[in-house]
Parts: sequence; C-alpha cells; structure tokens
Amino acid sequence: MKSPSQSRDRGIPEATVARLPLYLRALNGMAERGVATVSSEDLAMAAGVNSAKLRKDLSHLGSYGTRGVGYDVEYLVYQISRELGLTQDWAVAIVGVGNLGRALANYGGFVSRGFRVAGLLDADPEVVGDDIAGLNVEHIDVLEAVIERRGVSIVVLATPALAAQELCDRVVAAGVTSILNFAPVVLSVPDGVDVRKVDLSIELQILAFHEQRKAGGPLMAVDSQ
Amino acid sequence: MKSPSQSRDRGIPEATVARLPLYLRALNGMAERGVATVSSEDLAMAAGVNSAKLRKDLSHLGSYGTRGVGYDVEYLVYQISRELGLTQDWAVAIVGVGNLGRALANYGGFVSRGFRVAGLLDADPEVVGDDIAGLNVEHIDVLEAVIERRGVSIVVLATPALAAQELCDRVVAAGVTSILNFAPVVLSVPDGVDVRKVDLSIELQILAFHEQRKAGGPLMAVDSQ
DNA sequence: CCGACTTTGTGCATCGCTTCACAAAGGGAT
DNA sequence: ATCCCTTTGTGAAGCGATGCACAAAGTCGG
Repeated sequence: MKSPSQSRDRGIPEATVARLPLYLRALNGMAERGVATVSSEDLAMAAGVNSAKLRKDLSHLGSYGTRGVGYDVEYLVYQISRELGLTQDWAVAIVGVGNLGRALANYGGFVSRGFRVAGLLDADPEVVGDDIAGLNVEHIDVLEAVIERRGVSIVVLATPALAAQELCDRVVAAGVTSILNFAPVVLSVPDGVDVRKVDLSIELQILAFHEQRKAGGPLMAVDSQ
Repeated sequence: MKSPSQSRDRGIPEATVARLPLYLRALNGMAERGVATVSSEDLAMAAGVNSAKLRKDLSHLGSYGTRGVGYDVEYLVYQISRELGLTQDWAVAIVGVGNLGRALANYGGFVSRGFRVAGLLDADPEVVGDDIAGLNVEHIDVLEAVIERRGVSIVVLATPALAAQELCDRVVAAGVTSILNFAPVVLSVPDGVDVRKVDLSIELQILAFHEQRKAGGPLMAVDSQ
C-alpha cells in the first residue's frame, strides 16, 4: 500500500498540522526568553498537550531532537515555520469589512507571522473608501482584479451569511484555493479548495451544552456555588 | 460521582455535540421556508455531512424520526435546542472591548439563540463608559460583581495575550466554568472548567500549510539531509 | 388489507489519532 | 573508554469516530 522507501513522509496527519502552530507559538516565546534547548516534556507542558503526542508530531517532520538533551529551540522554530509555509509571504484579502472584518484587519496576529493583508473589500458604499489599519477599503467589484494583481492566495470571508456563497464562488473562480470563512453558512466548493470555518455561535452552543450538563442537566438541581 | 442516567444515554460523543449546532442552523432555515419534514439525506446535504453520520448523531438524542418519512422539522429543532441547552437564557460577559470584543458585542448570532450579552468589561479608561450595542462598558474592577449579580455563566475572553491568564483566573474564581478564549495563549484552568479556543492566527497557518503543499506539491524538491 | 416503496436506526468493519512503555541514542562524569 | 543518566523516537495497544450496508419500521396507493 504505502511505499516505505521514502524516508520523509509528506503525509503529515491533519491533527498534527493543527497543533504545529501551537508548538511554534510556545517556541517563539521561549526563544524570546533566551531558552536555547527544550525537552519534549517542557514544550508539551507549554503547549498544553501530552509529551508523547508532541514527540510523535515532531517525528513526522523529521528527527530534529537530540536524545538526552531535547530540541534546539531556534532550529525547531525554523523547521516548523518552513513546514507550515511561514517562511514565505502570504497575501490575504479580507472580504466584508463589518465589525468583524475591521477587527481582523487590525488584528496583529496576522501580520506577525508571514501574513500580509493585501486588500479590504466591501459592497457598502458607506464603507468603501475608509482607511482601516492603513489600508483603503475597495469596492467588491474589483475583487477579481485585487486577487490577481496582488497575488492573493488566501481569502478571509467576513460577510453576512447571505452573501457568502456568491462571494466564495467568485474568489474560487479567481483562482483562490484557501478560504477562511466566518459567515455562518456551509460553503460548497469544488475539490481542491480548502475551507476552514470559524463559527462563534457554534462555539457558544457547545459551551452551553457542557454548562447545562454541569449544572445538573434536566434531572438535578443546582445546589451550591 | 456519576449520576445514574435512567433511559437516555447522557454520554453524547463530543464530535456529535460539535455538529448539533450545524444541524440546528440548517433546520431553522428550513423551518423559515415552511418545510415540514426532512429526510436525513436532505438535512445531511444542507449541513455538509454524510447522511449515515447525521442519523447516528440524531440517534444519540433519541428516536425522533419516522421511517419512510423523515424528521419533523419543528420537533427536531426543539429537541436539539433542548439538548444543547438553548431553551434557557445564558448570560454572557465579554471581557476585553478592543476591536474583536466590539465585533463580538455587535454580532447578531449571539443574541439570536439564547445568548444574551450581560456585560462588557475593559481595563482601558478610554473605553470604559462607551456605549456598544446598547450596553455600557464597565471597568474590569467590577468583573466579579457583574458575574455574580447578573448570573453570568459564560465568559468570552477577547483580551491581549498577556492579560488573559490573570483574567481567566479571576472569572474562574468568581464561579464561571465555561470560557470562550480568543487570546492566543494556552489557558490553564482547574478541572471542571471548560475552555474553548478560537485562534485566527492558527487557522491561517493551517491554510498556509495546505496552500503550500498545493502550490509546491509533488514537484517541489525537499532537502534530503 | 396488502404489497411495494421509502427512510430510519444500527451492527460491524475500518480508520486515524492517542497514549503507553521501552529500546535506542546521545551526553557527561570518572 | 566505560558506565550511568536523560530524553528521544516509535511499536503496539487502545479508543473513538466514520461510513457502509441492511434489516426493521413505517407510509401510501390500490
């Protein structure tokens, strides 16, 4: 089935990919504090995961640790960054400049790690022309031109639910294959296009479920606080 | 310690819980359009999941379908809402009224489904006193009082990374056991406290990973060492 | 009332992720 | 150089989620 000939397996598990940014953040903090090497135990603690899981995750990238010592912080930062594609510059366009889009444009975490906001687009004439985080908001009509001319490869959708699918279709048609969707809808996209969803309302509902259960569910009564 | 549940198995899989809000949203849309019953196939399509998975998910709540017909939309909406705890009113406090906190306060999805923003808190004197979405921003000093007096059971943390852990400790000490964290840090909390994390930067990094693979893909040479 | 048709609910095989436990690998002291 | 100590990398078991495939259960037309 799988050819074991290739030493480097490019098929990194999805669950591992989702944790790499976590490790990277912890490592950056350590690097800033001047830590030179770190054991899997310590790094796992900082990232809030099990140490065996951490070691297995890192083993998918290669053998970057030293037995009896640990991992070199700087080197590991570089390796994870490279694996995640953060050594290159990513142009991001934010579509929909409402409250959320505005917050995203101002969010420092974007710029800090290889992501650059290359365009802000909205349909509302009231908003078009505004300057936000040093960028001019452009009309949604020029969406395709912005994507093509500025090499946008990742689009953040922060529009109302009703507009999301149509705009999604347009950015996909313009060649974008990575979308971060904040609109509360299930987007349908062709194969080969990645959509990640962030849904505030769903997160709250999951919390409410657990909270209800903790409070005793339908059967028990809350008795102390 | 475990309450002996009588008939219904209270142990609904976490993966199922995470999908219930998705089904609920699709069902609400159908109810608005006047659809009376829906098959697992159609509902699954609307929610973007496999129909067998949907049926198995719903079977964890009980046997609410009719073979040969499907599910009654209104009834299923009620059952899922009840299971998620949305039939009661949840008071939410938003801690940190920066760009993101402001966007959250204005986000309609909160109020719409059983969640009520009961407090906005910030440490910045510049922001305290502002009116946002009809609410007055209060100083972080009164955090504990707000939580206790207004029965806040869910707290949304939208603060800078550095302040998050300390504020988390305070809301936990005040009795809150459900936290939605937007700050890019791993919060440490005692057992029994639920923390869900939303991290925009991590989502982007995961997209970048896949985008890089698509772009470079099979042709890109890797260092062999 | 019956038989054809539709759709649910679920047993089962499978898959991927997690966790444990330990041999292998390296560093440092003597 | 050799022994001891630390820590990595990984085989293997365990666990939960997924999806197929089908019997059970219900509807509807005749």
